[in-house]
Amino acid sequence: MPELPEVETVRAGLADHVLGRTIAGVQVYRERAVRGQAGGPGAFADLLLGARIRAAVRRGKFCWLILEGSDGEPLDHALLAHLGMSGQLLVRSNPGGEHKHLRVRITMTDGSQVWFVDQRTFGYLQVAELVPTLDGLPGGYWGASRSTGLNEGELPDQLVPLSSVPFPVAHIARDLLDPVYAAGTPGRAALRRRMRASHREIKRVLLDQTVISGIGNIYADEALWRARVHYRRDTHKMRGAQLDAVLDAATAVMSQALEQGGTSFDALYVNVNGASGYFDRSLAVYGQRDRHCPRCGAMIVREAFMNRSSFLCRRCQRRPRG
DNA sequence: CTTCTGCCCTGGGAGC
DNA sequence: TGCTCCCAGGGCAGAA
Repeated sequence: MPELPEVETVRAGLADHVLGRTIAGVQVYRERAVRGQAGGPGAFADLLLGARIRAAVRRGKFCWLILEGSDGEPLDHALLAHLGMSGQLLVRSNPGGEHKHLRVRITMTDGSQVWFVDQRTFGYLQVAELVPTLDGLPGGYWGASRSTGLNEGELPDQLVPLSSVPFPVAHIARDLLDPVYAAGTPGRAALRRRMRASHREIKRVLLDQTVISGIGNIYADEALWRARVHYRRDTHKMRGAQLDAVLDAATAVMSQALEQGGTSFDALYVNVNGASGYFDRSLAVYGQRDRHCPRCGAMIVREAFMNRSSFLCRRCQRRPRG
């Protein structure tokens, strides 16, 4: 279940393995895996053929590859990926090869391949037009890359598309690992104000990708448990320090997951090279129904909320009245 | 207008 | 063995 740490792991893997490669072939095995594409899979392939991969960028759970033409000029579209629930991007250096759930195969001129593998096809690829962001801030996180020697925060002038994002990402907020939201910054204060601006339940707000991106069901539950906050707390009634505690907890749990290569439950999620992450062993509440709370020993319970599961410790996380 | 519910996509596992 | 039911999570249409 790829959330921010898993997608960042994929982005970093792509940055290390495919930058500078030129796309020579595109095979779409499942039409549904290319979504929102005017002209369908045919147009998808046409837009990619001959393009060179310039950078791997991420905002929240969206990841995209900046492309340039054979003349070295940046293209005004990018290859966008959303992994959904079970999507993987696998880099394969040997030609051929098969996978039961291989949906799209992209072959480079040197023979290396990027596979989009997705059992449930909730994820998708799309060649999307680059547009300015709604928040007016530069595109996304492009991070460090061993391949290019680019360091985090260095924005090469020629990568103009980094100041824009693919169209489907335009309404997505920056994510919690973004420096603009670091504790103690004006950006963090603005985020708190935004979260408190309406009467909404805290978990609903954490999952709202237009407020803060990158958090999914797993890390929302883990962050709320760490901060001892019930998922139904009304953000408008929460003190700033409590909101900060939740945001700090979410930052911490996702940072730890990122260090370990992302959460994984089974073969559904593996990183860009096919190696599973193992953060699931560190989960305190998510998926831990009927196990003991690591902090107080009470039983972890599962409750239905927003048509999905919420795992919590009812002793540590007291339900609000009313 | 804001907020929230219901439903969709797919495949696999549990239970009968 | 084969059938049905349920579940996963993000996004969106349409309701409240």
